[in-house]
Amino acid sequence: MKTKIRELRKQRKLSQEELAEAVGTTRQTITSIEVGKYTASLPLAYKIARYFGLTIEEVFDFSDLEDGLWNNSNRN
Amino acid sequence: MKTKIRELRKQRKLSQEELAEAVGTTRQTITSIEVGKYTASLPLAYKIARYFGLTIEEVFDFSDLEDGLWNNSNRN
DNA sequence: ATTTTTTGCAAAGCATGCTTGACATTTTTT
DNA sequence: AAAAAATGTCAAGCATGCTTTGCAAAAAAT
Repeated sequence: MKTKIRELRKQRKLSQEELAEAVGTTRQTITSIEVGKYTASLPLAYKIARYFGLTIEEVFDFSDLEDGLWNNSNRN
Repeated sequence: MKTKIRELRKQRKLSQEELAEAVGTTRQTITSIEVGKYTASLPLAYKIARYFGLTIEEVFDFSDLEDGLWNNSNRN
């Protein structure tokens, strides 16, 4: 999952540590998410987005999962 | 975590099973999320929201985690 | 150039999300 | 009323998210 976290963080000149504290998590968690090691949970994604004054969709890039969802083969 | 999933699902007269298939998960997962047994992952939350043509923030209610985030004590 | 801060990474362990299968109860259909 | 479909739940097990400690390398500050 791609994110704009690093970009937003640098714009505001925050360290990973500062962001982590602000959203109630650890530095390693922020690193892992920025680096794509794993995907944030919904609550954490929300806190991060909200911290930057943005929506989840504005911070996280979901283009990797938009497949096969909209081919209409599952509609009634 | 509260959600509007059941509400949206019933509006469109879908069963849990149908929604589950549409978003690539199982009936039990939908039940558990609707009933509040646990919180959806970010990817699943996205797929569900997108299925209904809404944003994550429109489907999931985060009012339970907006605490202590905006008291300015963590700003530079 | 040396020191300090920031970042990447790894392993162990715990917490949470999800699947599968199965059964009981409720709701809808006939 | 009887049959069928939909929902809630439980347990076991696997997958993923997160924390903690600790170390190494890169970047920023002095």
